[in-house]
Amino acid sequence: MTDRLDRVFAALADPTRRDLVARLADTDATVSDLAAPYAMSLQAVSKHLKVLEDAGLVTRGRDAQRRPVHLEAEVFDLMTAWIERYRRQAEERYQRLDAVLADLAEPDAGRSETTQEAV
Amino acid sequence: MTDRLDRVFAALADPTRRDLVARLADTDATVSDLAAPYAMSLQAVSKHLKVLEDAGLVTRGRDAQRRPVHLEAEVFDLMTAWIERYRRQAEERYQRLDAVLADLAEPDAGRSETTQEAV
DNA sequence: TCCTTTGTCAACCATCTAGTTGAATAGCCA
DNA sequence: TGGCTATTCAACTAGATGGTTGACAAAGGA
Repeated sequence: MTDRLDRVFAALADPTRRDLVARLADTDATVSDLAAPYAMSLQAVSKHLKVLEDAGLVTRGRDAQRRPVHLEAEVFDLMTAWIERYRRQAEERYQRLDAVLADLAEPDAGRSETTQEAV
Repeated sequence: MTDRLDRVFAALADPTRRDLVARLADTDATVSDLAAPYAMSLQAVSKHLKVLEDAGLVTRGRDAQRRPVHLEAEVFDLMTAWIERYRRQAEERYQRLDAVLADLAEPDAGRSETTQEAV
């Protein structure tokens, strides 16, 4: 049942993988190119790329023995949509709370209909 | 060295924790309130809340024996900033690529200075 | 004072994760 | 053909994670 968002968030929870994504935002690259800067084996980087691929953040082409890695930036939208939804909801709540507090400040100044609980 | 973004992304990689955040966007709640809908122990939910707290996504108050949990929506900005930065960078790259391709379509129509590699 | 409610802490367990090394595969180059 | 390059696969390990149960702590209500 491990859903798409699970994998996307989990993929980006690792600093090496975030760095890979950051570098791939600039340009496509091969596995060995990507692995070069890190103090870890090529195989470890290959695994990280697999995680990114399973999350749909990255696709791989084929150029002879090389497997150029390409960032699929649209997947970011999935996360942004999730985050923004709840951020907006939380913000609306604060606005509602502000309204209630303003209401309390000037008592029965206009017979407000707000019967929502304050928090 | 496990940095702030690590914890925020990791916290949201779990569906139970995303659900907790979703519910807290609407209203503050106690641990037992939050735990009620899930087929798991109160202790497990308490642990999930600790993960959210360590990531800074949530704070806890004190009301007698109760520990009301409150969503700190600003932390979302951290993630959104990261995501948007690389999404934008990737989009700019595509635009650059589009320009290069357009350039190729109408050859030497203006002695373009672009010496950047295509991808 | 004792009991109940609310929550955390501790120990334990199974599974996942991030890394390792070594061997295998796949495609160029001579 | 043989060898070099690029990459993946397989087996292993240490440590993190997500869950369990049982015991404890803190505060309110009888």
